[in-house]
Amino acid sequence: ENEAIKTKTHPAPMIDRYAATYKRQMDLVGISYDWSRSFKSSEPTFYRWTQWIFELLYKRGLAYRKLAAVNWDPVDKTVLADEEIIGGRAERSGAIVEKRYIPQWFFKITDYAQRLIDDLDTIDWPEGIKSQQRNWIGRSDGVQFRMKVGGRGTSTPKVEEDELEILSKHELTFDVFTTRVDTVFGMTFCVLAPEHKLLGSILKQVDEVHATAVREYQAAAQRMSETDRLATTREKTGVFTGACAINPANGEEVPIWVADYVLATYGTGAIMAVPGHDDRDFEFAQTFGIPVRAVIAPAAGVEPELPFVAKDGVLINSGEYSGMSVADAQAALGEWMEALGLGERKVQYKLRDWLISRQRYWGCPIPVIHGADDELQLVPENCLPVELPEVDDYEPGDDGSSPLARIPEFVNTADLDGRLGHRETDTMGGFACSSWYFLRFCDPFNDDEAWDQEKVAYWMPVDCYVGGAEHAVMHLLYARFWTKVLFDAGLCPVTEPFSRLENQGQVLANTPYRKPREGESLGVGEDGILISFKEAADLDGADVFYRWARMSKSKGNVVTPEEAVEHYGADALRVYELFVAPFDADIQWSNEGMQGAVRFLSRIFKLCSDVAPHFHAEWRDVLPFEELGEDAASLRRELHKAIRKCGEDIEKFAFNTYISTLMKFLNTATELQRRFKPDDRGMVLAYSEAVECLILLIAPAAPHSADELWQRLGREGFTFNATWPTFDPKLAVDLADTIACQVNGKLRDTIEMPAGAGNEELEAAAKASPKVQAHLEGKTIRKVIVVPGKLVNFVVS
RNA sequence: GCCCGGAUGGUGAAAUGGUAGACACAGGGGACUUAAAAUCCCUUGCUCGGAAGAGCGUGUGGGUUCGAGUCCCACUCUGGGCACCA
Repeated sequence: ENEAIKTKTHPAPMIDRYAATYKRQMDLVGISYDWSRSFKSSEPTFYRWTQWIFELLYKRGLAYRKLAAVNWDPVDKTVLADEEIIGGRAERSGAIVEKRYIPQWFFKITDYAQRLIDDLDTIDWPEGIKSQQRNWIGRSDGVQFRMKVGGRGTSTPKVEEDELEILSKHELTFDVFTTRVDTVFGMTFCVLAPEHKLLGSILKQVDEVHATAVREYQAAAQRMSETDRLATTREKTGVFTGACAINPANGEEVPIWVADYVLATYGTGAIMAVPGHDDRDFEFAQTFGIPVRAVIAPAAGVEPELPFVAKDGVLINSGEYSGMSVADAQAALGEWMEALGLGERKVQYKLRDWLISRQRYWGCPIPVIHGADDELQLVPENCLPVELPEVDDYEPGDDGSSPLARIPEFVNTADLDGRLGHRETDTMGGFACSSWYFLRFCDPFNDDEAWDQEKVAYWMPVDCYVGGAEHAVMHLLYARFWTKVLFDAGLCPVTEPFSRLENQGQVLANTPYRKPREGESLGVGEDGILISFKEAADLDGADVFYRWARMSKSKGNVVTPEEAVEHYGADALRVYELFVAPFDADIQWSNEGMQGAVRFLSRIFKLCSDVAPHFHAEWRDVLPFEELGEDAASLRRELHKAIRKCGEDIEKFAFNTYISTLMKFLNTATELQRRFKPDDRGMVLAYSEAVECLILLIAPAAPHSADELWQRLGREGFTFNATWPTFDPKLAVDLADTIACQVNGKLRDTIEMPAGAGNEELEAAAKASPKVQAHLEGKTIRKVIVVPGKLVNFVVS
């Protein structure tokens, strides 16, 4: 979209261009995608069904419109993402960013919060990703209770009594949510978020000095990002409203403050502040001279050091609750508040509803008509898709509306009653399309329905989903949410879309920067200026430094698959990428490493070429081999161990050790090859087996090479149609174990013992070692630890 | 700031609580060659030592254990995410 705006060209041809490049590159390295199922999510044949799912959500009460803030750049006249704002200013235009409230569409993902947490236990995903989702959803159990505004302020030393007004004319109340209701007797103030709805009413009832201060504070808070507001390192800011509220637990009056560390979007947008037992409240109280009161102690009779935030303790200074444990008091106070109708126990989630509206051109139109009486109407299913019209330019309107709003032919339409209505002009963010595309892959060209249920039942769930960890909490959560909704609607047989998840790393390239010259300014968070490799070569080395960075066109550090394949070959590129680092780690691109992969493949070619003239095609029929010499026998053992390890490693995505296993086997095979004699029947058979299996084992990594070698052995067809080798468990073991002999945990010797030797045998053999003896001399053996097949450790003193 | 990862030789890395550095890359030495490339062989964590050997060593500081790269606590640095990049 940004490129479309900049170059004033339609996004669709760009999509085709980029897609063609991806496809060409994947084909080039021999990746076996089933391209026959590919489709474009930007085509009406696809997004028609995205709209259909939107309507499903709407009918199920899971799509709604409400006023929500956007970041507004008054100079560029556009809506900004949080990341495009730095220090309250627009990254591009430098304008001070304003908050604007416009009606926007949301999906009610919060209705599914608990299920999204619970079902994480049923899927095979990296633990880190699961933790991120749990924390993002952020369940907390607590109590929500009502605070009455009123009374005279008595507990705020900075305010003169005559500045306060009595606020009991109309009863104003607000709710607070807390996970620590046990500390309620320690409340010495409360805080409303600057955006809190009640502030307008409160300000009407306080004097002008306080009201003005609050309004100024609200304006300042508008300009800050959420991340900045929550930074605990920042000095706490806030203003006293001039009003007080009543603590329902003890009837005390506490001052109401406004501070930006309380967010309108979480909980109720208001908190009870207990500085004695919360770090942020404590810091705030210190800054503004608010009293701090201890109500929890680590144990009865022990004075707590404030702030004391631990949850194991007992209540003090808490009326009839004093002496109770934190857990008991939480239950008792919750019950008491519920009984009196003051509040209720509640589960609160940090997760917010999913804002789907974009005031953008390049997205799936939201299939809604605003009727003549301004009521919301879904576009009837048989009128879908609402197609994206052609526009002249892709910039948003001056008022922040989508470019679609400028097209009367699109906007003006008959509503369901045949009167003049207008279409919704927001589009859906791209996460909508990616939340169900995996279902469409099951049945990509169905014109009658989004998918055929039988086909979805056949394919789903996705057995293994591979993607970057950066999708941990957004895409992966949205996709799970939609799958559950579709399951509830009886349209999808599974509740989780992706049974197993694997994260892949990225390829980083060494990228030159130079130090800034005097007076030169740098971007935020940067410490150097990106330069070209040519410039780096020309410059004095002292000014230049290199850094591993993601490959990107703008950095000029891209190594394309075309270049790599041109220089080293597709198989070498594949082997290198698999071998160089674990699958989920980032790769630092190196030409030397590529050379190593080339060498490895060449050595496989050499071994296979050497063996080919003697190749015994029917080696399998001669099994079990008789008359095996020692070399042939150990070759077979190494082979069968390698077959086992390769299979295990591929299963668990440990591709780097899969390749190294084959390298190791190749080393063994070439070493033993020195003693290869064509008339040694055992060796001929063992090498025939070894070479044929090696080709099949390397085939997933280097399919082009494997297929060629396969044919040189006289085998038919392609390796991907051949059967993966199986290992003989009796062969895939060592005859002898190397036993580590330790004295007090320090390695003193290693001894070879036949596999399966008993504990006494191992201990005796270890004790017999002269090197061990030297360290046992004059000492008393206190304990002997024997780990069969591994080690013997003498604990002496 | 908050949430989730990561840190091991000159480099990329390996290691169900049990011989740290597998497998590679780079380096050093050698063979082959008129020469170079390629290939092959030997060697390579650090310190002391001629060697045998000894000591040290997995970001830092503590702890658990017969034994810790691995588990626990506290930190440092670094990557990802933080809801309109997708």
